[in-house]
Amino acid sequence: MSTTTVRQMQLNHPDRRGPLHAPPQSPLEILASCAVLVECRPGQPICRRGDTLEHWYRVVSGVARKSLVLPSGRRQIVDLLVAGDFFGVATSEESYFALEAVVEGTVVASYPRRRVEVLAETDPRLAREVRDLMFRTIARLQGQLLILGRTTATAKVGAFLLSMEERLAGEPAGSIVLPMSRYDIADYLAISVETVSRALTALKQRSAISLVGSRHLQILDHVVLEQDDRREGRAVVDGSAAPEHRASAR
Amino acid sequence: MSTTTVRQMQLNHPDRRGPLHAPPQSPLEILASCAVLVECRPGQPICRRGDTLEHWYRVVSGVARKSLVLPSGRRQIVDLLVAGDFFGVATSEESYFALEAVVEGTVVASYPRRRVEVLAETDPRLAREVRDLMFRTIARLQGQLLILGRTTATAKVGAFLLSMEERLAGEPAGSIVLPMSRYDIADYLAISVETVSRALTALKQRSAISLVGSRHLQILDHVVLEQDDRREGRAVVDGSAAPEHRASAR
DNA sequence: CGTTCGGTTGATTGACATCAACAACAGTGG
DNA sequence: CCACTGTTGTTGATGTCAATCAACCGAACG
Repeated sequence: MSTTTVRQMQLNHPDRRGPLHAPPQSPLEILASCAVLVECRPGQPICRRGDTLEHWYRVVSGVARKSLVLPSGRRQIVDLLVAGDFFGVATSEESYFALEAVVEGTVVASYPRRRVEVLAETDPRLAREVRDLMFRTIARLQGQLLILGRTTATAKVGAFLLSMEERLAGEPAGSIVLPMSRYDIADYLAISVETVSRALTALKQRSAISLVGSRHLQILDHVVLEQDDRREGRAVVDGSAAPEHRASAR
Repeated sequence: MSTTTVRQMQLNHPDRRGPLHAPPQSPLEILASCAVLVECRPGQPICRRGDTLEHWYRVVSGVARKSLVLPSGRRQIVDLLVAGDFFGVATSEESYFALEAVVEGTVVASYPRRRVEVLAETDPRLAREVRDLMFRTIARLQGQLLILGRTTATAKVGAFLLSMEERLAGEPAGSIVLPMSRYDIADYLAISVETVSRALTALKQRSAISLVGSRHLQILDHVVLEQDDRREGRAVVDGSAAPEHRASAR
């Protein structure tokens, strides 16, 4: 089943490189020479196991997921990657992750890890670009930690929608077309599919969102979406010196 | 409130001044010249807000926590850092994190971000070391995501104990001395303190651990600790071709 | 000796997972 | 054309688990 198309070619697309201040040469274009582009259909693996140790990846277009099936049979999605996102595993003996495309026509560029490091040694701009990609990855994972840390399922879904609005950067503000299924959202937020559905209808009834299609929705109230609990009272009005070491205030 | 001691000093011997000779030294020692060591008492902030943008940090000894107080009043610990761990925020407008010491005598080294990047441009080994630190940070955050993704609270605590056993690397195998309070664990796992306590007693009654002191425990059964659910049957025995796109099997 | 903090346990309420059923839709083949 | 099948998404009923409020204990401390 050769549903994955491998095109070894330059990264330089017939893109627009005019209107917006086109960088004289993106540091990533330096890597174009050793990039291998892979295009996948939904659900298709992007790379074979073990390849993650020797390659670094960058999503060019589409959406990909980095998931893991636990011994219990549950699938846990650790990372959702949109265009521009970076992923790779360095030290890992780690549990093996599955890397799969989520939407049709997802294109991922893979770079041999050794060659990137060699090139980074000669070009500081590339080295800096790599650091930047990794920093954004760290920020993304931290954001996901904050979402998973929310108490109620509705709060998780709300925060997830806000992060998707930000990351997908859809043209019309407040309008999102979710590229993934409810199952993907469920495994990404570590809740059940049914709960995802219920949370969405709950948010709809609170006029926080409106559902155009099952995957096309509009954000009406950002404040409601980002609150952790529905009765989220005032912030810390108490100005008295807290015990400083106390914590876990709820 | 001068409970934090700032010692601006060299990390290595004063005579070691040359940047490039003496290859057999750790790449991190190159940074010693611009390192500032800070020693903090438990609960004390390691850096002022805004400093995180301009500095990179590395825990030299002790334990630190990177936390955030949500509008709801809940505290969420995003990262727990032990000796050798790296942290820093690059792009962030992000919500402000509080960086505090957890145990007595926690020492943190801070490096000016700009200077590190300049040095990394001239020394590939340092650049590689920085990349390595960031990769380990990514792996750590991913591991935490997997822990937060567990279903039951007992599974979270069990997985947390295993990760702590690995990271603390205590001499006697299976013996852990937790450096943080139940409150810290609760905010790290996004569950309540009472539930943490109950999970520990539950694990004790299942003979998965034994409590020597309230913070000193011994791991008896790794298998029980790493399972997601207590009745975690067999793995996927069904070898038939799964619908390939289906997910969220529970 | 009272106070505070860390830790544990109990009772109750609320939230989510689970099982189940159903609707909408696409593809497939008679 | 219409059953047949599989996928996706939604809603309902029920049991289970965890948050919450509360009380209690021991240790450290002034």
